[in-house]
Amino acid sequence: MLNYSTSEENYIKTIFHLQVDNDTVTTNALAHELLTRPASVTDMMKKLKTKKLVQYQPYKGFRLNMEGKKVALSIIRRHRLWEFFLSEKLKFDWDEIHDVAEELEHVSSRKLVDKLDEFLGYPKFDPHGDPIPDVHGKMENFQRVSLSALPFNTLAEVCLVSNQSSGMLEVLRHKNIAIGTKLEVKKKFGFDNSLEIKIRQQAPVTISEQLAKNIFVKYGS
Amino acid sequence: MLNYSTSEENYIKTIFHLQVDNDTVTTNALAHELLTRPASVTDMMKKLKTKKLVQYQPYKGFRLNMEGKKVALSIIRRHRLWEFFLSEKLKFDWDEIHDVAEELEHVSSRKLVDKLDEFLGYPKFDPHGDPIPDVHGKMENFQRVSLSALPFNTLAEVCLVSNQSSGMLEVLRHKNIAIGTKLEVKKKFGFDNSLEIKIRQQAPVTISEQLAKNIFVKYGS
DNA sequence: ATATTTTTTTAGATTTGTCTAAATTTTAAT
DNA sequence: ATTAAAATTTAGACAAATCTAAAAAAATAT
Repeated sequence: MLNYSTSEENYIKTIFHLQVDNDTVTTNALAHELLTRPASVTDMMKKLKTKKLVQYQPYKGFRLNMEGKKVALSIIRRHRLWEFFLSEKLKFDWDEIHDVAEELEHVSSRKLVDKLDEFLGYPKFDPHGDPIPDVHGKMENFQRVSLSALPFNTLAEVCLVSNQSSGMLEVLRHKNIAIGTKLEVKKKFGFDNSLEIKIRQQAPVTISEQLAKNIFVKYGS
Repeated sequence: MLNYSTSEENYIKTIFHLQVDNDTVTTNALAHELLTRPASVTDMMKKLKTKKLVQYQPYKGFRLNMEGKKVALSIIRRHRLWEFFLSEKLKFDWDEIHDVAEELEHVSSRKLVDKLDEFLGYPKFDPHGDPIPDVHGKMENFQRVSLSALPFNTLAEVCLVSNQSSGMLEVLRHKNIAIGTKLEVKKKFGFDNSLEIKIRQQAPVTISEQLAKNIFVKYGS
């Protein structure tokens, strides 16, 4: 895999994110996302086309080809590994990690990234719950977040409980929640951040913020 | 402190290194060091002068002013902290860390650097034995390396013994070496990498490679 | 002290990535 | 099916960082 400039990498990564389900990406959408001008996007698309990373016909939009996706995944891998590092090792707050990772992701040493991955213990999800691509670009195709970060009315499945104390297990049993339980969050009570959740064919139950933070669920395509 | 481009930072850092003892740095010397052309150096010096980081009179060479030195120290701080991280945490070999650190040093988030410093335990020397500037730009003014990395005929003082086993202490006592002992390395026997060392007013003694690697000395202005 | 060599600077060009304004193509509306 | 609006591309310009070749200044040698 060749090396690409920071600017090229930002375009590639952003096309990847916009191109969910292989939709064609438009010039305006990309310009808007990158806080730049449509004319600049056109210029860059010509370049990425000659570098054989995108399919592009003037006026017809563009999409990453196989090689482009491979490059995108390696950038996303770097970004999410650095996010994990910043959060887990350097104790950054969630809302501070993105911008720093945005810079670190462009340091392209392959060996650095793979050794960082090893050092971190080959994490599968970053602190936002997004899956981290492995060395080969493979990753889980769902999000994993704590129940307190799950969007409303989104069906999700319990996959992890981070606090294994007997008190925790007791309340889980009482609420009828176990690994594999499918549920969705219906409502949040701002007063104490407790959540009303709905398990299929059961009456809604309320869960404390503390409990919600320790239950991890997976969702998404 | 403002932000500077990668290129500007490389110039600033290199001037700092060339400018030992406040010597004036010449255009050719800097061009040679940065693998660039004298004309490019002149261009950049004009820029750094308008940014008030260097003193510069055409044809008269240049040197960093106070602000320039402050910036240089912060770049060197980042570089050496990353070198320490790469070596200590990611287990890179000594000869692989420089180039990667050269890239990482340009990620300029102040918070990142300070949290990294904390995570690493506020190390005072990088893996090459060079001192790491602290948050305020202060650092030790000597090198600290293992005896096996000490240049020949350089007076140095033992300041640390990394292996505290009784066997180690026994051989040290036998060779008359303790914290504070002043010595220099005279010769290296390539066959087994043993070293001949000279302690003042004593006959030379020979030290095994293994022992030398565990004795750390400080030297330099 | 003058000539020669070396160093440094200037002038003008190049590359990358960006921009604005105008032209072109596509899409939507009547 | 035209026309109007929106999206996209082209043309030409600019800033940063670099380069080569030529000019100017400083250092050195005779």
